[in-house]
Amino acid sequence: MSLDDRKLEVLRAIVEDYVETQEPVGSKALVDRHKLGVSPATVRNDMAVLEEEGYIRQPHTSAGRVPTDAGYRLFVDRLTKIKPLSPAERRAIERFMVGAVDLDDVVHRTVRLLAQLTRQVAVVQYPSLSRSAVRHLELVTISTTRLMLVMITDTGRVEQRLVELPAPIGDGDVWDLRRRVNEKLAGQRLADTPALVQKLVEETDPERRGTMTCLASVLLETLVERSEERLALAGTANLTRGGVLDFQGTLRPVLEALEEEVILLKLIGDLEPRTTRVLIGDENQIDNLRSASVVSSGYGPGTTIVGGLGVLGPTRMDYPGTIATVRAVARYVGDLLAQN
Amino acid sequence: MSLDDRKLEVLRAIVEDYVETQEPVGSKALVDRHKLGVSPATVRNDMAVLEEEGYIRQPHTSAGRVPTDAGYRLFVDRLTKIKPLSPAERRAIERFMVGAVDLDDVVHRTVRLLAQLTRQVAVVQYPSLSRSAVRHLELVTISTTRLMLVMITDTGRVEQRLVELPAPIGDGDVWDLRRRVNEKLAGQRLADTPALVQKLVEETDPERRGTMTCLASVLLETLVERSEERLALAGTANLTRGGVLDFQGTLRPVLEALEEEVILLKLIGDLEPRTTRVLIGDENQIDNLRSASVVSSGYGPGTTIVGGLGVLGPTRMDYPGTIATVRAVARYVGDLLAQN
DNA sequence: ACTGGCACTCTATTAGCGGGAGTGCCAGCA
DNA sequence: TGCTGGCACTCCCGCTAATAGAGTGCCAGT
Repeated sequence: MSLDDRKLEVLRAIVEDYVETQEPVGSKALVDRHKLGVSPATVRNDMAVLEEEGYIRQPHTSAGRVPTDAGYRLFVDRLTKIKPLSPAERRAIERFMVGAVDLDDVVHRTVRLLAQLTRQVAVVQYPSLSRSAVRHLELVTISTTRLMLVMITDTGRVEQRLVELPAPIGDGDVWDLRRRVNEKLAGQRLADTPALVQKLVEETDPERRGTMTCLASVLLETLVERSEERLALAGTANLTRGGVLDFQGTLRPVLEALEEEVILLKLIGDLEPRTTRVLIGDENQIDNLRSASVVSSGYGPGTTIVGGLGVLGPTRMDYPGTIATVRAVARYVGDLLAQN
Repeated sequence: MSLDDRKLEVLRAIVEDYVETQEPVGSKALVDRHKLGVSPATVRNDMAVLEEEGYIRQPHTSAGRVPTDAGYRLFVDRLTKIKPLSPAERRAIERFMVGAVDLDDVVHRTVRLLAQLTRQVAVVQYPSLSRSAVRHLELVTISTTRLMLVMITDTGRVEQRLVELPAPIGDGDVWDLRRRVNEKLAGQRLADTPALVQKLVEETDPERRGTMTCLASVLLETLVERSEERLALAGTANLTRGGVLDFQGTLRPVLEALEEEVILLKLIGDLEPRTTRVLIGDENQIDNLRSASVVSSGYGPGTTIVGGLGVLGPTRMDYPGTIATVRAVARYVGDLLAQN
């Protein structure tokens, strides 16, 4: 048996009510609150079917119904009406973000903004190095055998690394190094640099080869291997809303997962441009986050993506609202980046 | 009536047992577990006195005793035997920290290490800008009217800011600016720089005054006003150990407090060199952290302090162990910094 | 000054008992 | 065929009462 329109309507009503009240919803309450135009008994029949199909379930016999992950999925995929942001929210974004002075500032403001608007845990990934281009490389002399390598990318990220040299180096050599490195690498996407760095070493005259090799290895590490993705997190206190009812009794596993950068990156990574992804319950493949959902979106200037951001909350969350907010914030940040 | 030795011994026993079991401790259990050499009845009398004096209390009539904040305070001040780190812990520190590549790395490793060793929430402050000295200032041309200012300090911090110029600038001018700024500021403590920056502007010839003024204001902001203290946090999941029994039922206020940088800075700031500070219960003056204690210590090369670090946990915590760990880690990080 | 004994207090646990919400099913009706 | 009202049934939740147990305070005795 397929699901006719009314059954879908019933599912939507169940999701909406449950999200709001946090309590299993019964047939009587449903017809009272929504104008379904049918009697509770009819709704009960529909519910039986929805349960059969796996979209809702009863916590125990003779309790109301609760949506399953599959139910939320269906709700998100087919029943969500796009909910435009309220003017108040638009203004909040504006007010919150205006005056950001640098990348760190932008990221921090964004993550707090997201947490505040959605009242959930927010995660923002710094613009990914691998998707950025080198704007400038700077070498600063620390001592005769130590340089500091500073890389500035077009997305505003600044990475620094210490380089230990095999032999002392003079100022002139540093000049030369700096010039050559910049000539070769400035403007290049980081993904394209390894080959160029290799060439750089080969083109170096033998007497300076040692120094260059050293620098090159640090460069590679900084540019590619390390490719360390940075993250900002905010709003963990929001996990405690709704008692400890969500997250089956303990926040522990969730908090643990939130401490693992690798996990967070997985949650908000690999996004399609211009879309907002929703991972419901164990769709995220992470045991600790069985009862959590993640709404995430890529951001970047134009239609490119340089990083991801998103929020995490209980599966029982306000999907339409959250999706709208995440999307709006992602777009805003992208535009902000485009201005630089 | 003053407290004789045995009463202090009883207090110590109560604290130790309570910390371990998380349950109010009674007179019978005390004499069983500790060789006090007296009967439960005697211990009861001592307890009555200790309660009178405010060092312990009963959750309810006819329950065992629990230490009060004052009790913990006395315990920490007079009863704590210095507990040396186990070789395993020493090795853990070594193993954890070796191979750190830059400041970010050091800070992140440190905070995770602390969280892991103490099994509590750890906080590490980045070396404070105001206590650092300028090593080098770099100006990178972004466009003809935009420079990026990069400051590198002797503690390894790298700060960057965008400078919007009032008029286009040529490469030669950038060279000149860079040279003059470095001549004036390199090697100076950040605290001493504002006057120097002022002088720098005054010494500039009129036609370049506008540009320099612009740069100077950003400099001041970066060097002093912003003086943004950065923090790293780890181990929030440890808050859930011991159920939600600590922290009177909800983690909410604690998690909220942990999100406020200002609060965290207050907790681990203003430290004396070479000491470890313990704030018990509401000694920390923060409502949300009534039932939390903070053990913190300053770190830096030698006996100087460039930043603070510490851990936060329930008032019912293992003070001797925590103090020893925090102190050891602080010293280790200080030594690490001294090497650069 | 310490000890054993004893009565007392209070909590935590368990069991028992409606009240109530919600269901599934069925027979009747459009 | 699909919807409805009625009805018996199930199970949770909250309440009360009863009990066991831990721990205390006090007192008289050594």
